[in-house]
Amino acid sequence: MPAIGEISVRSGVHVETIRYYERIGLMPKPARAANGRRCYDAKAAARLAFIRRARDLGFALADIRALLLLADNKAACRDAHGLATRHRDAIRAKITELKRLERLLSGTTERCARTPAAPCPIIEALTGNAL
Amino acid sequence: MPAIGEISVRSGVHVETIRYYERIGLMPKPARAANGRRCYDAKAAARLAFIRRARDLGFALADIRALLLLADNKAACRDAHGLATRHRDAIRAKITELKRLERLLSGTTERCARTPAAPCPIIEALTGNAL
DNA sequence: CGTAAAACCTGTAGTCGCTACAGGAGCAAG
DNA sequence: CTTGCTCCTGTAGCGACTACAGGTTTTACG
Repeated sequence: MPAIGEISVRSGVHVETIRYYERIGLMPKPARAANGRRCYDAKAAARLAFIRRARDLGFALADIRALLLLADNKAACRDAHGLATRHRDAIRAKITELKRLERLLSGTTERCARTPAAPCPIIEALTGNAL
Repeated sequence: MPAIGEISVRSGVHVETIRYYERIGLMPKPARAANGRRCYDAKAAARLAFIRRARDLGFALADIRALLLLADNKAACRDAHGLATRHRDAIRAKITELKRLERLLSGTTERCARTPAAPCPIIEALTGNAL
């Protein structure tokens, strides 16, 4: 039965994070060896891998909790689809917002590169003198 | 002398947030009226507006602290430029990462829409059966 | 066999940028 | 006079970890 360090390496989730997931009830309390150390079975390892993949996709832990419930449930595809779609839309919105920021920042830093002696255009922009 | 509510409305920064900025030393401690209420002068209002604009551009408070120091300092343009450029690059990296996520999520949700009866492709993808 | 490093344990506090509350005081308008 | 607004202080909560402190046990090496 693998210890916490082994499933940490296998899943790519830090040991402390696994313990954190247990504390908040996202991972079940594992069996313990005689010496008190955590022993994980295949089911727990699979659950952790699932969480890891969902985190990589940017799902919040609350969403992952819901997805894990759906995973045991047949015919929950509609719910999963809704969750994933909402998440995708949130990502799209964030991309749009960041692109806007990037444009603004690029404009300012570029002006700055062109006029190296004048009053700093970045500071000026933030001061509101010429936004 | 404007009270906290007024500069809150004028700057678009919540009252609690202004007090929070004061607590962490980002805003100076303002003068107080006889009744103990905060009174802000034009300089404080300008500083708050500066912070607000920098926050809108996604700068972290630590960066804003640095920018505010630079704002008083002539010939700090190079420093400001470096800070802004690093921030812009971080935003670009985040956009790239989010686009990758968006592609992955779009693929999965699309498969899900096409096969409404089969085992949910979203759950399958996260389970690792067919990533 | 001794010892030192590595892995494990629990529990708590810190990160960031707020936000929300508890519990109160003061002030203006109807 | 009472209602409702703004203001005050102080503290706790969010999300998702991360980093200790202070301990035990296991493993590896000489």
